Amino acid sequence: MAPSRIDRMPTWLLSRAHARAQAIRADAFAAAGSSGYLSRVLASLADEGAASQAELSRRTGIDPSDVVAIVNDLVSRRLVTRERDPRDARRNVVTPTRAGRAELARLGAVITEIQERFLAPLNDSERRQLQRILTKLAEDRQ
Amino acid sequence: MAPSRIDRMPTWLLSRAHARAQAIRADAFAAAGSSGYLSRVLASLADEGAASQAELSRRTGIDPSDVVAIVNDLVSRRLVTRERDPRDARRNVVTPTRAGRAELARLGAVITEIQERFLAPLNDSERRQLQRILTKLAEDRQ
DNA sequence: CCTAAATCGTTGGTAGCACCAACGATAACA
DNA sequence: TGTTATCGTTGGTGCTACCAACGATTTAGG
Repeated sequence: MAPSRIDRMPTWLLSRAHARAQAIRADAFAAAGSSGYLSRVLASLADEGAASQAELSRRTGIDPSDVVAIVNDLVSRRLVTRERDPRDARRNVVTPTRAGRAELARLGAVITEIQERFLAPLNDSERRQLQRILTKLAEDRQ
Repeated sequence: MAPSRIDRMPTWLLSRAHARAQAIRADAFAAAGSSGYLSRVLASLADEGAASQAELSRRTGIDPSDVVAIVNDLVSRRLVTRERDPRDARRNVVTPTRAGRAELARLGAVITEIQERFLAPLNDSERRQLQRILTKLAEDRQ
């Protein structure tokens, strides 16, 4: 409707789309008592196994200093354990607990619902295109 | 490389893409002494004409309370004027100054460069697809 | 072996963006 | 006229993403 150049700037469009995704996520995760950060780290642990915090940072793209707070939170919820790595005293080994894996299973439905609500305006072909394109755009910062 | 479910979640991919866009934007705008918010409002004023703050909020999707701070900033830089609307004393009329329009022209190059850097990994066809899809995804919150 | 460089976790701080509740002033509507 | 709606504003929250600096520890180079 608005014939502004804003509507043609991909990064602004992306901002808006992200804001919408963010709102949907915040909503769904708040209802489930979690957050995007928490489930991202939890999913990484469940899918790729226990890891040091630095490696979690690399896997998820979350800043190491933020990982500290996230792991604190996960530990206090007893969803992961944090132990000093016997082979490298600099490292903490973060391991999902049984409760952590259960929580992620529970969150799975939430995550699926978030995707569904967010992608609702798109058909299957568009969804595939989006996935392919975003993968390129999300590539590691050079 | 990482075979995690994270890489298949569109909203997470979008997060990462947005973070990358954000970094590029922040970088470019910082060098130009501006910000995404400022240029969004400025562009709206230049493209669609003077407006009340409430209308600026609707045009740009920025919260009215944030528009206050943005207009404060723009006024202090003498890029816009803010005057009480003689026809409706509730409203402020925000009008770009000559300097404001010049500033936007200057920012135009910055904005173009931001898009180019962000879209670099995509070919023309993918860029068109992205634009079309994001437009659907960025639709007004229902 | 010993020193220099790198890595790890942590603290504490910043920033952008998005949003909310509440309020006084003003305008529109019934 | 009285009620409802709109507008600008203040002050606050939350999520995500960063950065600099530090002590502790490990690795790599000479």
